[in-house]
Amino acid sequence: MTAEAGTRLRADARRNRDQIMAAAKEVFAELGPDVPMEEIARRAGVGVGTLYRRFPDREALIRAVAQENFGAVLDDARAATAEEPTAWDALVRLMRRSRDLRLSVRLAVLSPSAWAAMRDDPQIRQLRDGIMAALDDLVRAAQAEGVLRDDVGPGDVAALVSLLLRRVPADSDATAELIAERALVVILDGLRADPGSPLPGRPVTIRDLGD
Amino acid sequence: MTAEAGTRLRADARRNRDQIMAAAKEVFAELGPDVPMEEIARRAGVGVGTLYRRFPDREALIRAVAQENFGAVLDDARAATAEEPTAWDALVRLMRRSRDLRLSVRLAVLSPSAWAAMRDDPQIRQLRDGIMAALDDLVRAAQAEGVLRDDVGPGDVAALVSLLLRRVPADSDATAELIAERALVVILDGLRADPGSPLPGRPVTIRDLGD
Amino acid sequence: MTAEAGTRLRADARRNRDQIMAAAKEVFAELGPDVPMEEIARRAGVGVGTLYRRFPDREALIRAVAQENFGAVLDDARAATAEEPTAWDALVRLMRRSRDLRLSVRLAVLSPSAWAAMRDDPQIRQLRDGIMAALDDLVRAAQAEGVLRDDVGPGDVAALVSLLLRRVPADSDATAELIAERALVVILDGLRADPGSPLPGRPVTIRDLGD
Amino acid sequence: MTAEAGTRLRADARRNRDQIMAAAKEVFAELGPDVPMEEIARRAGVGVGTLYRRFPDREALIRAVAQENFGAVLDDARAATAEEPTAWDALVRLMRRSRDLRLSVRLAVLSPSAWAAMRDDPQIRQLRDGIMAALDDLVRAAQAEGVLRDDVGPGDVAALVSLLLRRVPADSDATAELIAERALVVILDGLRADPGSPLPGRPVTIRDLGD
DNA sequence: CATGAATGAGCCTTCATTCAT
DNA sequence: TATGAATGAAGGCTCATTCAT
Repeated sequence: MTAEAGTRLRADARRNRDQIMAAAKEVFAELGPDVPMEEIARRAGVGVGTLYRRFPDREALIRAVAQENFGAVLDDARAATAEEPTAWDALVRLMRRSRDLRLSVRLAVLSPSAWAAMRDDPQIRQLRDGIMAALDDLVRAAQAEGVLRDDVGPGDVAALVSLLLRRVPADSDATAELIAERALVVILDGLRADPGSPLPGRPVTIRDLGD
Repeated sequence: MTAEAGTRLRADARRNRDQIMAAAKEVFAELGPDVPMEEIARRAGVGVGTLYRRFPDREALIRAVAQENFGAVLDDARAATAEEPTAWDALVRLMRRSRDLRLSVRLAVLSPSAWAAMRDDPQIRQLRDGIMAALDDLVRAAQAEGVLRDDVGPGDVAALVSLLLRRVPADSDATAELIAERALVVILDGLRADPGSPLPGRPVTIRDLGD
Repeated sequence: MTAEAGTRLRADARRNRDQIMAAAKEVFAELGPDVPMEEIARRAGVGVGTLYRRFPDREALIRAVAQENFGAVLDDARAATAEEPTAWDALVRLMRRSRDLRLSVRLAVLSPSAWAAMRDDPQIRQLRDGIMAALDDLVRAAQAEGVLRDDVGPGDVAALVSLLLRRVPADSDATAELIAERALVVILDGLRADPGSPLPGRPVTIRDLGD
Repeated sequence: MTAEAGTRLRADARRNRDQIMAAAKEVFAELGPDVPMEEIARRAGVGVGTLYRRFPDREALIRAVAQENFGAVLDDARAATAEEPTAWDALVRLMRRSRDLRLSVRLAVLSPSAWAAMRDDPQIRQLRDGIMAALDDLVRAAQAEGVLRDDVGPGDVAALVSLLLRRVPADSDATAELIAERALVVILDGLRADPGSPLPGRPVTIRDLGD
């Protein structure tokens, strides 16, 4: 468990909160981060008032969703590191399983204001830092294992992951899944290429990613 | 030359129109497709009324911008095919040079309504079809040349291109450029991998991309 | 009781709704159906938002007002039929008391769009049909009584009523009242004329009034 | 001839002006006095600029139309007085022939601002006064002839005329014509009624009509 | 002088947020 | 505490009027 509101809530309040979060994820993914708050409330089966009692404003809601997603990814990164036999395998699992992060990334891409909200949240920064650190370790280790090409840096990998998180155009969800998976494999082949084509510049670090 | 308003405009009207388009591209890229029309007008140095005289509503403006971008990409795709020595080279150039398409893709990704507007515009569909046809040819030819791996389809390549169009996180535009270029090279290595890892499913066709 | 929103409203919401309706009637009569919504809201002592919560757009408000008015007229037509000793008396009372309809007629006369809104509302059509049916009965009965001249049809009477609903030019409301009443009496004399001058064409039916 | 712009205009300017007036009458009658100026210009086959050169603003255009109409009515009133054998016949002709006035009346009814514009135009006041004077004479004379009932005043007649000018509801223009004509005959019978029912109050004078 | 482009004020409508019930 | 009503600021769009071509 990584990110959650600390204070105990009464059972029904808790349930409301969860319903709101679930509705928000759904709706943000579907309609973007500018959906009317009332729409979120409706899907959660509560009144707007209740929503606002739980989350003082739209930003707070977005932050909460992002926290949950980043937390899940971090948990997964750690689990992968611990459970997979090789760093390369863990890296692959991480890239494949970052599914949850998709929503947050989409939020960020979708609206500058959502992005700002996330960037300025210390909790999220911390989660992000944790993820990046884990990625950093995995990259080094995978290179030491001799599988991952030496000329890429953790920043390169992070960037590729972030690309993979984007929604791809497709005629159905199943096709989208297929396309994403195939793209991942191509990219993994590229990351394994040895000797690959010379990469321009220098390995990209986490710092280069900014924010 | 591929897409433009046919009717002659008075010199000043023409100039205004161009300024509006330029401002729109800028602003859409910067703030998303929901920016106040007034902001676009201001940057173009005209009144809202002028903007609305030229483009009856936001959708029309978005469509116009998308048309220009898709048109530029199609032109480039044809030029690449004609000018590059090999199909593979042309493909690489196309992937690298689709810069202009970025904006449109971003527009599309950014808002469902913008996407709908583009999808329903016959002119844009036609441009898209042209681009896809060119891509299709290049993929086949590059495979015939023995450089591009045989197990990818044009849809796979199109999907990878569309990923590359997304903005990558970076601490500066220069870094973003670097990251994007390095990611491209990694992906190209992946596309050249022979024998690469087995790709799941079947080659993705243009049709699979939907719309 | 003839036309009203069924759903229960909170006491304050109910009050607001009523105030809005009252303000709308006043303002429509005074300034026409194109008055700024804000003006209506102000007179009702509420914010525009409240107005729009209750009536999704101007048309809805116009329809609501029209429904109330037509409903009142229908109620009155039935009451007159039931309470007056003769059909002629009931007819006279109806012509005199259609006061409430005035506003709706004015709305309709004032703007094509308002008219369209009313014409397309099934509830209003039904009320109108009811009024017309009542009028039809009264005309026949009054002719059977031998008071109303035989060569007029219900459509003729309806048309005369509709003329009487218009605002007459006058230097004060009291004078307007006087003028309208005197005009009514003159018209009633004309309707009683026996033998009157030959009327051109044929008796006008309700159907001839169209819509 | 009674009302017209005095200054000589160049032939083409004259033609433009006439086209604009014709278009305005048409459009005002059809769409009301709030039609976009551009619509009027289009129907007149000129640019807005030309329209505004001829009529400084909407009000001026409305006034011009009203002047023409009132002028025509006054001409007709005088002609009727001169040509018809009896005052009663002249009165009937006037009531029937006021067709042209319809538009102006409709304008006035349609919008408070249009009404104000007309009321404040000295030329229009003068025309109106002329018409009223003629009506006054005819009423007196017709009463002297013993045809028109004695208890009505010229104001009563004017009011009845003004009612007849309104558009009646009908399913076609032909029916509207029929209905209007029949209503006129009924009213004329009412005006001839002798002894009619007692009219309330006192005869209405021209002064009572206000403005 | 005619034209139609440009301007900007004004009204419509939506929705984030607050607050009475 | 949950609800949903009320508010008002903000953005879309239209059109009267002005002005450059």
